[in-house]
Amino acid sequence: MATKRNVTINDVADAAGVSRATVSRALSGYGRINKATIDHVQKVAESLGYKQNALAAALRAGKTKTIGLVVISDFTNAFFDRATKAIIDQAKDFGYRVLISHTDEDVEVEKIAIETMLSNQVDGLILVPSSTKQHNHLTPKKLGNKPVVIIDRKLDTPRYTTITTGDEAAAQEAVSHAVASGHTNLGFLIAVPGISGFTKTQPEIPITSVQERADGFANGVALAKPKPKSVAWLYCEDTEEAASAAVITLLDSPKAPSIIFTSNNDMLLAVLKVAGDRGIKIGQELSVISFDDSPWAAAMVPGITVVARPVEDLGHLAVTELVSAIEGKANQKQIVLPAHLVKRGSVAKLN
Amino acid sequence: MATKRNVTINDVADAAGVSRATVSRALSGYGRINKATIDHVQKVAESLGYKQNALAAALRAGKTKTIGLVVISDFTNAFFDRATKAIIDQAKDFGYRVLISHTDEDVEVEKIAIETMLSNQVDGLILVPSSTKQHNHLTPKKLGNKPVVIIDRKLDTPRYTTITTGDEAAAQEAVSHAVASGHTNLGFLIAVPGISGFTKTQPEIPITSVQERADGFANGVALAKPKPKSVAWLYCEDTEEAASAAVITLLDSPKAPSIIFTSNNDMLLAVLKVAGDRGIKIGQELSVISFDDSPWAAAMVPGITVVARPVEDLGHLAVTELVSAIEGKANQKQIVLPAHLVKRGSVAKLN
DNA sequence: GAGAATTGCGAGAGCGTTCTCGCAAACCGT
DNA sequence: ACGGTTTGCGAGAACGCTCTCGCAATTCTC
Repeated sequence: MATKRNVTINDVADAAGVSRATVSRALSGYGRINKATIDHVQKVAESLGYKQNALAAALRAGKTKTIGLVVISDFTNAFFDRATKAIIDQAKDFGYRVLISHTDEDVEVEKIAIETMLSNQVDGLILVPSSTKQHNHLTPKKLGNKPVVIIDRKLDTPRYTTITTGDEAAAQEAVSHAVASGHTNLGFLIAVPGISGFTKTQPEIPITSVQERADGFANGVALAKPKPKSVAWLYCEDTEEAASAAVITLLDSPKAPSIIFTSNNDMLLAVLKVAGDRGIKIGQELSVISFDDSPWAAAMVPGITVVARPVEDLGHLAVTELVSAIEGKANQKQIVLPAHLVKRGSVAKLN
Repeated sequence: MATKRNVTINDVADAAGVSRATVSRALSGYGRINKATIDHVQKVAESLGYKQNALAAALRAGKTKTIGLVVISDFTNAFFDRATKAIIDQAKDFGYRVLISHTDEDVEVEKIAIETMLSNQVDGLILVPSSTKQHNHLTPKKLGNKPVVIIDRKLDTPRYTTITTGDEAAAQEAVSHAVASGHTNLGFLIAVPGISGFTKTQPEIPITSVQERADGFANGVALAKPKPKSVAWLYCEDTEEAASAAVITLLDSPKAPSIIFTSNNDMLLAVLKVAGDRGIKIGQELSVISFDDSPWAAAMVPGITVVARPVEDLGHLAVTELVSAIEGKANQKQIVLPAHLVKRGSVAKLN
């Protein structure tokens, strides 16, 4: 193996005939130092193949130039893949690295993830809290008094800068669109973490974004004219099996909906799959509107009508706010970015 | 801001009335130490809210328990999202963290990403090299003599443990399946990084996995009986515009293919989109087979026939090999995991 | 019960940096 | 030419931790 010791700043100092301090100044470029010395040291460092030890630097300086990102879901999710990418890219522009952890919607995992981040001395945190209610582990003290930005959902006690999307309005718009297209039998399939199977009565929803979508749907129904003939609500565990079962229940009910609104793409996929199995044509015999756009939703035939959220903007903004909180002082704020409906062929025109 | 100093090991030592060394022993559990002392120290540490500074610990110990993952594409990609997740999860099982960087297939970015990783003292690296030929920056020396595992594609000089999937055989199988289904006019749409637009003659392919897919397709054609009436090859820049243009060219050629094989899902989406625009029915008027499975490909109607690669296995194996290289010594090896064809409705039966 | 082995813990060095401080040399103005 | 300012650099402490070493106290052995 013979892993030779790494080249340190001392080696460079010796080789260049200057002190450690001078090497540090030359390479990090901060104090008073002669231009010629900088060039010389850089040349020597280069030739020795010196690479700064970021750990030591961060330990001494008390800054890691790193932000921690704790999301609930992995990159398999059509929202978090884009958000993560946007955050990483934006952070890079500010000279920051990103430490990523996903919690699978588990508060305990989240707790550990955050502790690991803090142990690694991140300068700030971007969080998607797994529960909006249960967050004793999210006190400023437990977060090391570090700057924090919450995205995608709100805590019930707003303590940190929070950036969300206007899901309620968009959900309402989705219902309006369906009603305007002549749909009168509506079905709603809402994924709710923490429940098992599915239920017709609204359970406690631990996530504001989902709650907002449900509220928006409800608003849309309330304002609809003509009044819908039937409205079916199903609250469902976020698994393939539960979702399929829920869709089947929905389709087999006496008043089967002509359109199903799904609160996320997992639910949408279940609808597509069951419809496919039964030979039900989407956009003709059954309509569907989902949340979060993706290349697949756009490329399908028919294209899926979705609520598109400004995911990249949200990611960029989160980093911008966090970095300014880390570096200068930014005021705490609550930001809501508008989401909008992208109309495609998955909603049949019945009138 | 008043960010109070963090609680350090010294604070715990003082509060517990023992030495720093004892606290370290108690919490990290390594030397000779009394059980009662451990309990006492743990209690004190807990009550002070002490959290180890991972930076300092890693600096001193010379190990970070971190592996660096440098992939070409972000999580928007149906392969890398799953691979990344598998790697993170498996690493966690081994007690390792993962530092992630994506290079957008740019060698310079890759170089910087690796340097950052090394600067952060990762214990080992998992790489998806952006170019199979051009890798002067991937010498053992430049990689800090750290253990390295290459995944998804091979370097032309195999220096490191490499894990790939058997794309060539699977591509061949895909062609066989199409031919057996009665297809005689075949179209191939191969995404090649680094070219612009698209071309009919095979350009240099800087990535072995793509080359293998092309080779496998060619093998399939060579072995096909009856002999295909027409075979069209198109090598295409990996962008939406180029892909759409390529698909249009393919469909408008005198001998339009009845089936298009795409080397990745970006190309597939272009096929779907153009077909959708023209009202061409997939699985009936036009067939398609792509690489890499995804929930979307499975849920579409018809389902897309794909070459499914064992992405999770690949990720898990990569971590396992890397960790054993880091900890004990594992021999360098070349591993090929089998890929297989998942037959769905996107291939019309013409006979 | 005397020597040997074991156990528990503290002292202190060191990991590779950054950064304050102070001092000498160079530069300035009159 | 001489006091004052500026410039360039080195000495050395510090960041928070781990880990070797050595010593005292305890336990073992016959």
